[in-house]
Amino acid sequence: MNNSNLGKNYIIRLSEYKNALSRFKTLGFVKVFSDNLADSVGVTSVQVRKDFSLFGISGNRRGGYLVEELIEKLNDILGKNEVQNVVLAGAGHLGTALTKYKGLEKEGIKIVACFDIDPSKIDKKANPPTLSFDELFEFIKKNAIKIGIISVPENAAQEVAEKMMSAGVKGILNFAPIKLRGIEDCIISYVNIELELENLIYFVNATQKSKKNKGGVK
Amino acid sequence: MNNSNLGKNYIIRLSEYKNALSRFKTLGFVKVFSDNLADSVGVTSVQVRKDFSLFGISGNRRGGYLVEELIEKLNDILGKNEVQNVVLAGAGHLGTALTKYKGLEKEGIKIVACFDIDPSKIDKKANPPTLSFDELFEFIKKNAIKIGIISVPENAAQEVAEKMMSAGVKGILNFAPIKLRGIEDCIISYVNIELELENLIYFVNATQKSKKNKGGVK
DNA sequence: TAGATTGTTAATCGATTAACAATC
DNA sequence: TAGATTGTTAATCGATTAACAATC
Repeated sequence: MNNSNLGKNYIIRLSEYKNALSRFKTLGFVKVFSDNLADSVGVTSVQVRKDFSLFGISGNRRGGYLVEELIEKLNDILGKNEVQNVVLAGAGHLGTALTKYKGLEKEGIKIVACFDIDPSKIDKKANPPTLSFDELFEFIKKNAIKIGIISVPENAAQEVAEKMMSAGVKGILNFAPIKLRGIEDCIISYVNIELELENLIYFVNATQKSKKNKGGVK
Repeated sequence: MNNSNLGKNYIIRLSEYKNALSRFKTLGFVKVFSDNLADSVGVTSVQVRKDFSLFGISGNRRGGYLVEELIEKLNDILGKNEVQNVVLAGAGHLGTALTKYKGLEKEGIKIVACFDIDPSKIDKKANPPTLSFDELFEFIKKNAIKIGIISVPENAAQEVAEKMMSAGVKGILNFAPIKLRGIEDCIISYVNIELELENLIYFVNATQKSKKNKGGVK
């Protein structure tokens, strides 16, 4: 099953704790308890402490954690001290939305270039520039890019992924609704909005039905 | 912890099987084996059969499954026989990308209206129309909408969610990078692109480092 | 029949949670 | 000290996988 979709959610949770801590800091908090973080992120306080202990983060018994210090440690673990340069393939609606999205840059993730097959979309002066697919391989090599985002149509995704990997990309976030065949040392993650919606719709319908059967609605 | 993010991934997998089957059908397949589906989706064949057995789907020992029949059954389970109408709050870059995205309509999911606070974005004649936030509540009630997508900025997300829920929405897909406080009978799912990227970046860096330490690169 | 595939029961694995000891 | 919180070990839970029986 390769190394696609790692079931290790603690990193995602660490990021969430970090985001919550930023908000706490804005509110003037100096220290927090695991309970505060738990409430904010929607997990239990044991989960929080367990996650921390995994990385040797410790607080003060009875005194919780110092916000500043904790943010520092989390940033360190998450590699937030250096900007991560990524490339994006596919300057369609979604791809464009991603390049315009401020949230990534705020997190130290920078889309340094887009690539598209459509000549009318190419714009070398833009920020980030949109370049031709032909330049993808060279660009990745030259700039030692390790992360690629794929937001091209389903039928082009595999080819793009292969080009990225052959140029040295080690992690791909794929928005195309298809499983990619990867190579040994490249991690492939998926975001599939349709699937999420279908899943949500299923469970909403399921609970609605079970409620009706129980006579919840007349 | 309410009922947010249900850990029941079998529905997502059923959708993936269904998508794979459509491709198989296009290729002229009449029957498939659990192994074919497994390869296509990236799971094991046992997983496929286990998932099917969960819903009483059975094939022919030695003969696999009939593609047509299987698609039929999956569509039935997934509620694909009727169009699902959803509303979308936040006509920013991401929201707009979603309304323009063909993949949803193909799956029987229809965004029937967008809502935005910015008057300059309002366009009642568009398809889907973009309406004022003031009309959100009424629209949901009148059209008995059960599903809402939130792609507004972080600080507006909670308020929008509450308005949706009070109007009768039972499922929310939230793109804002913040945990929403929901009510008992509403399911809240999350798509957080930053988090996915941060997670990916972490594991890429982690494996790169461990490789270096093992002398994988000189 | 022999071989391949399905379907299910039992075992395993990993992640979460409960219980509790440590200590500020 | 008493009370609250952290940190960890053990128990639980759920999901995946292995093993194998059923059967086409």
